[in-house]
Amino acid sequence: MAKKTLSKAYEPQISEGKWYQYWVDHDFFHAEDKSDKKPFSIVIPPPNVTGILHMGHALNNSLQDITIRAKRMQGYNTLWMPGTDHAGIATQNVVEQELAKEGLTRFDLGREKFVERVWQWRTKYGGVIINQLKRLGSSCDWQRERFTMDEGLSKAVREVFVRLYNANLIYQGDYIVNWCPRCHTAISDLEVEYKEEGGFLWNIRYPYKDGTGEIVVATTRPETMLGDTAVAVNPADARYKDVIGKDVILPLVNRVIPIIADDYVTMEFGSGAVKITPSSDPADFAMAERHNLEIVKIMDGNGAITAAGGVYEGQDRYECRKNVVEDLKAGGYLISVEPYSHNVGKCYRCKTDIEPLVSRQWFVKVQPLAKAATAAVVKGNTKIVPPMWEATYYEWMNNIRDWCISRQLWWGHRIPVWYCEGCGKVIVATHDPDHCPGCNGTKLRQDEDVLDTWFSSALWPFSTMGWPEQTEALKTFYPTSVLITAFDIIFFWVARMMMMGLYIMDDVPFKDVYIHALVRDEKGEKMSKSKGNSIDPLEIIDKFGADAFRFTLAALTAQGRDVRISEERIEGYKFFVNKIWNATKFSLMNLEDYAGGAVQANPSDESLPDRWIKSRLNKVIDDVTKGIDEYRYNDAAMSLYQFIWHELCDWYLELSKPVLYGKETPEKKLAAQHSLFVVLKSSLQLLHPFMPFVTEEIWQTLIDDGSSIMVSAFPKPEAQYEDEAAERQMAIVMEVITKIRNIRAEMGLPLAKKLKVVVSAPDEEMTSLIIACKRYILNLANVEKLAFGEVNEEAKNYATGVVGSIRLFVLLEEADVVGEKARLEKEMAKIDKELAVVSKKLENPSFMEKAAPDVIRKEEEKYRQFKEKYAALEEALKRFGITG
RNA sequence: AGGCACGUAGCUCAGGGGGAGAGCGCCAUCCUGACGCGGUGGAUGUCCAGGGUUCAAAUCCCUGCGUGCCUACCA
Repeated sequence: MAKKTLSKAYEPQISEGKWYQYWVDHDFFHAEDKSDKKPFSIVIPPPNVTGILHMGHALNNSLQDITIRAKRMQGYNTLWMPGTDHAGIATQNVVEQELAKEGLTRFDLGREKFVERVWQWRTKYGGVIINQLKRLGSSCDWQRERFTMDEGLSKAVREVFVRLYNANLIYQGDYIVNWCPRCHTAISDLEVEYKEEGGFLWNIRYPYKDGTGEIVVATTRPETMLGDTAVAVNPADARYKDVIGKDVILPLVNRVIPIIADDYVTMEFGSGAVKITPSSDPADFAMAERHNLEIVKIMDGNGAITAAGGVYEGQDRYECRKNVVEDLKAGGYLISVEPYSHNVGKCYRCKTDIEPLVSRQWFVKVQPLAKAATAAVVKGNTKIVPPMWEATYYEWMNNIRDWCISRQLWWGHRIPVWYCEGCGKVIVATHDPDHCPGCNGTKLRQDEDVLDTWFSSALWPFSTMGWPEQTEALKTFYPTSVLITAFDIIFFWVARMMMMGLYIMDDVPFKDVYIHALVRDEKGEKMSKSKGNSIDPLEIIDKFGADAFRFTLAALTAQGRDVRISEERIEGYKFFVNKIWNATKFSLMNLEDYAGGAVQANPSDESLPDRWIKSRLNKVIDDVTKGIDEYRYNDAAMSLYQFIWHELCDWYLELSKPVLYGKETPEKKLAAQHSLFVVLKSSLQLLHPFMPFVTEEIWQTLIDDGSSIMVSAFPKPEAQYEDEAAERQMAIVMEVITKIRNIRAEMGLPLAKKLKVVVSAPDEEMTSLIIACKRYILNLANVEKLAFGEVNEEAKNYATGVVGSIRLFVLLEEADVVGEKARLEKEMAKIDKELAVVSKKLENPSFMEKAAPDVIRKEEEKYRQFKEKYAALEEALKRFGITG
């Protein structure tokens, strides 16, 4: 190799942009629709166009990129499909706020102009999060980037709507829905967040019409009484047996309403009687359906009282509450008020109190779809990892309610339904009709509503690939290999993609679903801007580099757990990046005269460390490959960390220094260089999915043949590297070295002092191993003389160490009887404890009878070794005139 | 109210029926020709509590306590 060097330290700011551009320029991210390679595909959970990258995105996309980069290197035709969703409410809100600054509302612009304005906003700001994903290193196929409002995806939306409608799986009707009075739209059940709030429980008397008394009801929302159309009691409630069917007079309104019986009513709560407001409460609405009750709509889209509310008309719901309470009090109807804590639904977008409201909306009938989606997971066509989330998925699928898909917004996919003004016919079509197929009239009016954003997101796995066209991409990449996402959108997205994929494509959208953790701060709290505890991923990248950041996320992601992240932790992995950098720098210095893989070293020139490190490499390749395949990213990351830092750097490089410095034969040096090169190169490749930038930077210097690490072949375990004997022998040598270092430290011998050591090995095999590895012991334990034999029984100036059946005697400057005695006794006490545990087992007849034979053998071997070690230490102690 | 998860070294967490692990921190030590963003050595644990299953439990089961999350129409 020619003389090559790396700069003093790795500089992420310089490398990251450079190599990302290089990859893009070389089209490495691009997947071919047709290829001989096996396909591997992932669709990105599309972030909102309004979004900016947060920790959750960073984790999610790091894991996807690790998987996709590994698979790409493993020779798959890999597609990572990127894009964003149009985020109906959020985006509309953003643009409305922008307009507000100009003193305008969307109504001033009108629908068409407003939508145009949103598109302008999207063009200008919609790419922000995409660019942030690039900063992370995401290797998405950007040529295929999609947006849920794209022409193609919009076509898919219409097509699906029409199909579902024709299959009677979409219907329109007047039902109670969650209404956000601020966003002015219906939202789905999932988009309501419940928060416990302190409120009051008002107890109100409703007099019987016949004047014979009264019934008491309790409510947390007194204003809704304006819309009451019944009072309900439990049919089994003896207290009210006789009043069922009686009428009461609704106070303030003076409407006559019946007392009905329904199982829904809890006898134990309050008075056991409950007021029924079908227009303002989902449960009451359901009861109204059961009992054919009148529905009096008392609230409008602004949360204000309608004309049906009589004198309260026009009042805001909370203003009205105050007035109603006062009037009830004045009329003598209010019995009591007690503080009461209850759940209040909030709009997940703007946190405004949700108002359950009866209105005309579109719904998807989900039961039939959910059935298939459940079955697919039961059958294992889609595997959820970790399996614990299956329960959550089933639970929701089994209790699913129809999905309200219409939104009273302007930004989104307009519902493909037209009404003929002539004959009133409802036309549902994929293409805008120009005349009514019923009466031929041309006065058609399209439905004003748009679809829930999640409706288009649910189609993402196939709409992004060109459906409804039967594209090559679909044939190659659907179903996708895996969906990687966080648990908080299992219901919103995963479940709905399953339903739509199965219905439309007749196949699951993904073979695996990997559910990862949520990122929290050091204290375990969910990060949020309002709490001020959020860490900006871009700041982290600027500060520590994308590689350190990605590696941290991977290393902390244990399956199913939360990830608590702190800068301290990231810094630790930045040090790891630095370690890799310096190990390479060292390697380059010692590979100057090495011809790469061109010259094969003679196996007989390989040292024990050479054989050992390659055998270890094999294990790490296996760990990393399996770790990524099984979504145990943390195991893969930790295995690499341990191997590179503690085995490669701490041991192998140290052991190889003399050979590399030319202190042995050129043949042996070549063998060491070869091992070093192979292990370093493979390590970089294994690291690449986790740390794409630094590994490319190093590759370009180390390999320097115009190739890129990101499309190099991912390492596979090599049979010829497998060497159990080398691993076993190295373990002994390493332990001998560690033991001598340990004695040095414990006996307070200065590090600079070269030691004299006598080794007593029990047999030929051990003796020759120690002889063969003598130079390693001399170097790494700083020993100047290593002799074989025994020490004199009276010699009190030796410290004794035992490694397996090998005994080590370290010559002390002068007899340190006290220090050595203490040291030996401490170690013996430790062994004694172990020995007690083992012998207790071996003396237990039940154990000997019932335990597995290999366990018994193992325990016996343990016993033998402890005993041997103990005896050796005891003997050493005897030299000091004391017996253990 | 139900469901799920978690409780392991000072901190953050892996592991998971047969010898308690990592990173950080801590203590001591070393400026050895890649790295002080480094090297070497060390200390520390009733593996939440109680019961059960088992030859063997930190690990499996039950109960309790604590923590977090999800779901839910008791007004």
